[in-house]
Amino acid sequence: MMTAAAERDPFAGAAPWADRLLMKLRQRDDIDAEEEAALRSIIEPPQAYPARRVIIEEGEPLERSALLVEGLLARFKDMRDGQQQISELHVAGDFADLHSFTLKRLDHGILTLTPCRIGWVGHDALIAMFERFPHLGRLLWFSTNLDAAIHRAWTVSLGRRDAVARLAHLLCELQVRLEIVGLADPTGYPLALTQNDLANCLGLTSVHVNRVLRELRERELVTFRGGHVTIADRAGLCDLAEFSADYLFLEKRPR
Amino acid sequence: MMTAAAERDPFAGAAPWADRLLMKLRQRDDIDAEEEAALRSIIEPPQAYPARRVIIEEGEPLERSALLVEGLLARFKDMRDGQQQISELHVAGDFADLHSFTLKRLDHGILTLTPCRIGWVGHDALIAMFERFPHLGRLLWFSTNLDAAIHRAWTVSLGRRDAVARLAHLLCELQVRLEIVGLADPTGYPLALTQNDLANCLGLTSVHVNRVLRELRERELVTFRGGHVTIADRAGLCDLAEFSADYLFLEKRPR
DNA sequence: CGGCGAATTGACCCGCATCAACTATCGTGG
DNA sequence: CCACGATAGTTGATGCGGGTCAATTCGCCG
Repeated sequence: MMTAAAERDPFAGAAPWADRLLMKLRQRDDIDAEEEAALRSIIEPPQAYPARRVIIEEGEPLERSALLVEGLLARFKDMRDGQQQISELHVAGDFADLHSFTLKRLDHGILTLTPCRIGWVGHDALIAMFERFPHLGRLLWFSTNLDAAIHRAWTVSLGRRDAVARLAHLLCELQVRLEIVGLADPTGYPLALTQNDLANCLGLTSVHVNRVLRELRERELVTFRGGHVTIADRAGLCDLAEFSADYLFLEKRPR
Repeated sequence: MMTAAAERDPFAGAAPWADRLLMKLRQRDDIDAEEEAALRSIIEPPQAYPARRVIIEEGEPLERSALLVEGLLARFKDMRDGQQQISELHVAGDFADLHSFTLKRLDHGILTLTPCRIGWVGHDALIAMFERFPHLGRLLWFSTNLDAAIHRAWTVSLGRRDAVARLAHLLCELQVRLEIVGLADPTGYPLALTQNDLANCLGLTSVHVNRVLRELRERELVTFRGGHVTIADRAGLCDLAEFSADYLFLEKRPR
């Protein structure tokens, strides 16, 4: 198998583990062949991590960033009383902690929610790349600004949407973000989260998430079961959630 | 008056309207004289805006960013039913929409909460500056990542803190952010917001904000009255809010 | 078949919203 | 100088969305 061989030796081929990242970036701007090669070359071959493992502790000094190649990651914060809040979910093709490039440590932890594969990138390699390709620097800056836009969307959900709309909004967001990297089709997508994970994203309890999921199912909008989201009525779901994909900046523009 | 003259002619002096921005950045990294001059030179003399004016509409194409020189700004989103959610507050020295440099439009509006003075910076001038001073590029990237960290802190508040702790946390955050730019002392700070503005930050109603303010006053932690926050028991307030300034990245480091 | 985490459901409770009335403050014009 | 209107703040009564607690049930794996 070509891909397996390539994964063992980054110089043998095209570092296919960066495919989804490139798919995502090219949705927003053009990347020429030279830039692509530079970007692929600095991402180390992916390492595997089991589910439910903290891979970066809050505050730990960092000299590399994590490109999620496969699986689901969460940025999280644990509270004194044992509650947890997730501030963002990451899907394949996302840098989970690119912001550590400028921050040097994180204000939150990073946790695998499913088994994951992660390709690390050294901050020194990033600096060198940005020097040669400032445009890639701006594109990765864009990526962290996109994360911030997602944070803002979550803030709005948590502040002003009720539980049903909040959950609907999250499922809409994941639908779009997974479509971009080829992991969702219009009917739905795999999502190996527990109801408790969803609760930790939405500022709810798992008990209430369960009831809200039932309501969404009974209203024939979406079904989440057995690790799979099945969208029955996308328009209805978006409307209920007051969802617009504008905040995901899907248009292609020079950045 | 030297300052008044300098404000009329940016080439006459040191563009003092960038002072608080530099104060804030120098808290996190060194900036040499040449970099300082470059940064000051690209910020236009501030323009005045009245309170409660939308200065940037959601979605509008942008070719410049707003440095807040004086006053309070909010990033906001209006909901269908008339509710509003504020996703970040900005104080003097903050860039309110530096992220528009890479995003090209905003996913939210920007609104003055008090009379404001704003110094605009063209995106073309930023590009030119980054080319000569990549370090300043990283520092401003850092600034947008800091905004994202603030977003995450708000997400945690909205998701997992009750109204009392949530309001306490916001007042702690503002205390620190205003101290950095010389607008707060350990006993408190001016804050010309209405209770309704606070409610729109906290995902509450103004009625409940009123009750929570009373509780904080009666517990002798903090008083907010007549546009001024008076902190009676900072340690107690931080403890109640589970507040730690770590997410504001106050340490000085090469970035 | 047994064990264990996740999902499900019901009963009850509480924090915050809602609705409504009233007060305080302040700028404006007669 | 006061009457006023508008906006912000304050307080009480009541209701509801989502939390809490607890008991099953389901699904998967050994």
